[in-house]
Amino acid sequence: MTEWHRLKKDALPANVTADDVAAAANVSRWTVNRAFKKDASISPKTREKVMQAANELGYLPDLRAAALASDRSHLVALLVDDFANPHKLVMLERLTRALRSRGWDTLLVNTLNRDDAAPAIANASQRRVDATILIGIQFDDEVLRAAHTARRFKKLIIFARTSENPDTISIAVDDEAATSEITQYVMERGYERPLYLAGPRTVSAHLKRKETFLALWQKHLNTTPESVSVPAYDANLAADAVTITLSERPKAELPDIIVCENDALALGTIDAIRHRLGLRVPNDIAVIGFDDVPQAESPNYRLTTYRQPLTDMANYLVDVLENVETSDLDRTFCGRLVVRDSA
Amino acid sequence: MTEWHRLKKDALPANVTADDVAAAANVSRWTVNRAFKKDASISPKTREKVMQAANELGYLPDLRAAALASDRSHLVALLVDDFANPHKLVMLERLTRALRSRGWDTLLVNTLNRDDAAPAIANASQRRVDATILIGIQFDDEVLRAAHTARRFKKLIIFARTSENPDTISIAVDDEAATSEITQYVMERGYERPLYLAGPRTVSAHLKRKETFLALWQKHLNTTPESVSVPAYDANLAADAVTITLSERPKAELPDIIVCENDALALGTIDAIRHRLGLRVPNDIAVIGFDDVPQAESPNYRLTTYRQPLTDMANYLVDVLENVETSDLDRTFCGRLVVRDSA
DNA sequence: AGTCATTTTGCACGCGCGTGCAACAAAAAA
DNA sequence: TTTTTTGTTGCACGCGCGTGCAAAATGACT
Repeated sequence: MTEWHRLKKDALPANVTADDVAAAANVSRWTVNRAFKKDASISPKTREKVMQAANELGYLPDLRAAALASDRSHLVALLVDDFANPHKLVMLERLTRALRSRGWDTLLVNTLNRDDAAPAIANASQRRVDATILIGIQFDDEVLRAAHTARRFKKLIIFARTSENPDTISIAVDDEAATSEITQYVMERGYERPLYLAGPRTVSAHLKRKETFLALWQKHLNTTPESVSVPAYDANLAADAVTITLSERPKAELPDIIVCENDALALGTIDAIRHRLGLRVPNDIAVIGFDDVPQAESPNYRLTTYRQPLTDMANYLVDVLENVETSDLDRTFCGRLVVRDSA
Repeated sequence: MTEWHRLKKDALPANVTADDVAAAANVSRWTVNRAFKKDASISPKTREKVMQAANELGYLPDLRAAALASDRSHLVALLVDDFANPHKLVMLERLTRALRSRGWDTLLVNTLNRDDAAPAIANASQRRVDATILIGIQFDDEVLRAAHTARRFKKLIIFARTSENPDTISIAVDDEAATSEITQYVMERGYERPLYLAGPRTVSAHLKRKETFLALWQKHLNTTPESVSVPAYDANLAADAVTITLSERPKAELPDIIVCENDALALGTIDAIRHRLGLRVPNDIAVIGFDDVPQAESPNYRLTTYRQPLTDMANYLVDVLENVETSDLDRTFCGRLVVRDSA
């Protein structure tokens, strides 16, 4: 505590600029900024001298001024419109870590209220972000349009979701390949009456999981499985939907597996099966998810699910940011099925 | 899709400045910026004229330049070092919403790796954030010191956690009052052998929950309850700790209630009681939490817990940001006990 | 029409750094 | 030593807006 006050009192003036450092180190201001710039043309001796003076004065370059002068902010806006899915927390962690480790900062923009989306995007563009990232949200055309028409718009990246929109860069797992792997697993394990539990359908960038699953099942077994949609990726809503759909149903007509569009739905489904329908997982009804959230490996879920390579995807995202090109940057990744006990 | 391309093609030049608008509206550049500034001295007619020209040109003020010139960025850094607790997602949502609704933007800084903390804080200070907010994290003295010595440091706010540090503003629930309410409830319901499950102990800003609970119990019943600490607020770690602590114990010596420092621990505890110890909640062992995360009301937890008034706290935080004062801004809030079925 | 109080508008200067080129110094080749 | 090559440093100008004050315009009141 005493140390605190010492530090506070000793604190150097807050407004140290490159000029001050330049004076102290006997060089020009430009040399000072060079010292802080990687790969700049400066001799090691001078850099050393400058850095020492900078340390003594407590100088660090002002990123606002740098952004203004260079027109590159090294800042991205991350739009999130869904805070109910714990997987978002994992994504935030991975993305912020990958970005920060390579010099990028993240503006977190809450677009949970659809009305907030357009103003929030406009605001981000006023900060002159170098890119706008939409993470796996249920954004619609309106949001995309707002993002696109915003001033100084540079890159619009859709993360963990595919979009066929040509003005957009999407970085996601290959839904068709993933769903195909899941479907094959379900068939091999001998499940016969699947129920597909999907999230909300969006226009601009929906997941191709449900369609792929239904199509594959139709193709191989010539029947179309039942499917149910939930208006949000929320475990409680999923539990409600499962309960309503199945509670009055005779045991013989129950599905033997519920394939969920993601883990949030899958976890709610397991809860409903156990606590509202009074059945067992996987014995009575199996469940399979998508994402591999941390809870999936909890001993009382042991959820079989598909894991996305989030770290790779996040790193690729930074590659995209640092790339000057604008086209053909879309890319899909492959994850893997993590088999546990729920299916 | 066609509309997209139209928009893209019609897009106005990205570098519209106030000068362009000024020329179009036949006023000076300063008048243009006045039109965008609330409470500025400008006549309604002129403002109208300017705004119309601005709309046509698609002009919005550049916040980088504004921040540089005014030395106020309306930007805060939000430091998070714990992405395992779903409650963080709720906090992020509440904070970003409150901030944005009043014109503030949020820089999300991941300090999960302790080594990243100091550089990340330095970086935020290079962006000249108006405040640094630590949200309920296990930050230690080192992080506080880094935040404090950073250049251009303005306000350091500790959210949802109390700190006795004088250079810090803390906005949190009153842990003592809350724990007192919880303790009273536990006693009234006739529980006799509580086990307190705590998270990691930190030096700078720890929760006063455990100490208060133990002290109150000691005071009223003259016995000190057993307590266990977990190295992180992680449901799986809590489940492990509970299992290790209780699995070999004769039934008569088991606690009749486990009081948890927060919901992340409580949820893990319930899982462990049910699935690893094979006991029932609350019949064999009751559980009580803290935070009221969304999952707490899920039908298969029905967790009795203490809800923090996050929205009020977030709004107060913005009040603090907009306040010029620096001292005596600390404040504690009162939440309420949400009684469900787990205790 | 003239005076004065009150808005409303214009402007010089500064915020701190990047860009690109010119000037300079140092090391390499002649 | 002189010339060339390479490496290093300095600088004019601009990025877009805020601050504070002075000039101009407006309106109220004789």
